[in-house]
Amino acid sequence: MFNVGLLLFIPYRELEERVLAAVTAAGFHDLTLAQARVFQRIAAEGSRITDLAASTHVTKQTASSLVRALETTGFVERVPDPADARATLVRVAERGAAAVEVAAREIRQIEDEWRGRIGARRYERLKRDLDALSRVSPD
Amino acid sequence: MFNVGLLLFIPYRELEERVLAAVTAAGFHDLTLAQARVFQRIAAEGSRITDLAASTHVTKQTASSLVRALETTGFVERVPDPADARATLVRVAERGAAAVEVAAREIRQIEDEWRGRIGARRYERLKRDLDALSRVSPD
DNA sequence: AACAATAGTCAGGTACTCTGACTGTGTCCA
DNA sequence: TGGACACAGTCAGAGTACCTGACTATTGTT
Repeated sequence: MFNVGLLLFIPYRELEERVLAAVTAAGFHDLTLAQARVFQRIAAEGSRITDLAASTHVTKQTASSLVRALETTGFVERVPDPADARATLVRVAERGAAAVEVAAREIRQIEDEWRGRIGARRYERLKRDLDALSRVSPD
Repeated sequence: MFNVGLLLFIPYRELEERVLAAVTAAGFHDLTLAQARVFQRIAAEGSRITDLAASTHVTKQTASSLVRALETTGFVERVPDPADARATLVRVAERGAAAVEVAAREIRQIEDEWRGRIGARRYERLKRDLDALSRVSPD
């Protein structure tokens, strides 16, 4: 059996690649993996650049430039944060929401496969345990 | 609870970063994350560039350049593959083995923490289930 | 009002990764 | 057995991702 790192990485990478492939196949050709990683962390109310940077483990500068790219291609929009004039809120735009739907559908598909592989009960337990391991750093 | 992708990614990323930090702290300052990802896939008997490329999801060219960097810094060595004159076997060199030890120690530490978090029995079950999910693509 | 902290951007540089083109070696079969 | 094709790996060139350092504007704190 592989080491834990690989055990986590292999299914993660498979999911990530399949989701991006599905999104691309649906006509969203201008979304890169790095952009998608930032994109998926945008909260429903909108997120600040700084928070996106922290949760994706990149610098503010990198997050900022990825968000700019996402804005140019219409996946997100920026609005000034009403609570803080220094900050900008990044929100999912219309085109982004359409891409989210495609991604969600593919994820459901993959989860169904995974449930089939190890059984629904064990799959839910797996997610619960992973959640417990994730809780250290509040991403 | 996060989506499955993030549930896999968050602990994975934590482990990866902590291990690299430990290795760096042990004096191996010239190892990058991308290099480490290739490095950890080298089999005991040695691995071919092409196989390393496939298992890390990068092109042969990328794998080749990462291996060259690892060779320059003394982590790996290349030997001609006795079975195929076209191929080179990449093997862990002395310095690489020392880094592996540091990494393994840190991984044990992290696994102990994780066992403490969800219990040893559930942790082993988690790894078994992840292994089952990884088995699709024989990495 | 002065000072430190925070949100974000600009600039410059390195690392990573890709596509395309190429050399040399192995394999297969007509 | 000789030629076509497949495969291992490298070279060259280009784009993306990501970083450090320096800066502006705003906020909070004393």
